[in-house]
Amino acid sequence: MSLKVRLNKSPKPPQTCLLTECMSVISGAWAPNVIWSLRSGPRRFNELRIDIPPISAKVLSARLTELTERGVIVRNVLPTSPPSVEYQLTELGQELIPALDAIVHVGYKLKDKGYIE
Amino acid sequence: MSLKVRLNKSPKPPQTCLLTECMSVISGAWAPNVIWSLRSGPRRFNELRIDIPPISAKVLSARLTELTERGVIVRNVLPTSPPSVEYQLTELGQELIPALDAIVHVGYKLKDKGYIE
DNA sequence: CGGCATCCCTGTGGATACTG
DNA sequence: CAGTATCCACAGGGATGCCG
Repeated sequence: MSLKVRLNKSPKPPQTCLLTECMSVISGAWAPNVIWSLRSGPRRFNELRIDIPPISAKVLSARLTELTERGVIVRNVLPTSPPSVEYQLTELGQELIPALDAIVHVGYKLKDKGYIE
Repeated sequence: MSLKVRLNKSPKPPQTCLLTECMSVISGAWAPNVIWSLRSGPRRFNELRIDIPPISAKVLSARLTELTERGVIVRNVLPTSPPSVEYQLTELGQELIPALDAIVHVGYKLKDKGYIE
């Protein structure tokens, strides 16, 4: 009997270059939208859920945690009676805005020429 | 007996906003790397495989097809004896470079501060 | 309100082999 | 050389439910 160990996953992660690493920050599902929503100021958890229509709480939570760990946003617990939490971009996070802007800029052109949507 | 149709997938795609749409262009695995590799000129299929270390032929092929359909790169078959194919960025594709640049720029800062890698 | 835990399904990508 | 075909593993997300 052959053991036939199928080792599909590459042992080493796919070449952790800077581009790939940083892309991972903004390419989790909805991550760009979260950043985008925060561009104009702090937002609360449920505000974000409404801003970004069909995002599930789980994923929003995951992204917020992740982005927080990456130093892109900060979590701010407000001492109100129904406890509320604010998120906002850090200085570092704000630097992502131009990047997203550039992407959206290209997005317009892609749309114009009918390549997307 | 309940049929219990588990309809996990959202009927409508996740809010096709421009940002999301355009992100999808560059967020397939390796897509940014492909674009990055092409930034300094046309490359051949196998050159790209070497440039982008552990990319599988399948995925490279998939990304190239996809990017071609999206109008970001063009395919160029050269009439050499061992047939070779060149890929290069379109004008539109070149506009993605600044976006990636911006991302890499932030990447450096993230790295500096130890948030990634 | 904010946000885990669970459960399950799909898409995406890797390995390998094969074709023109 | 430049791919395509098949097969499969797995991470990432959606739904739902529960908790402080």
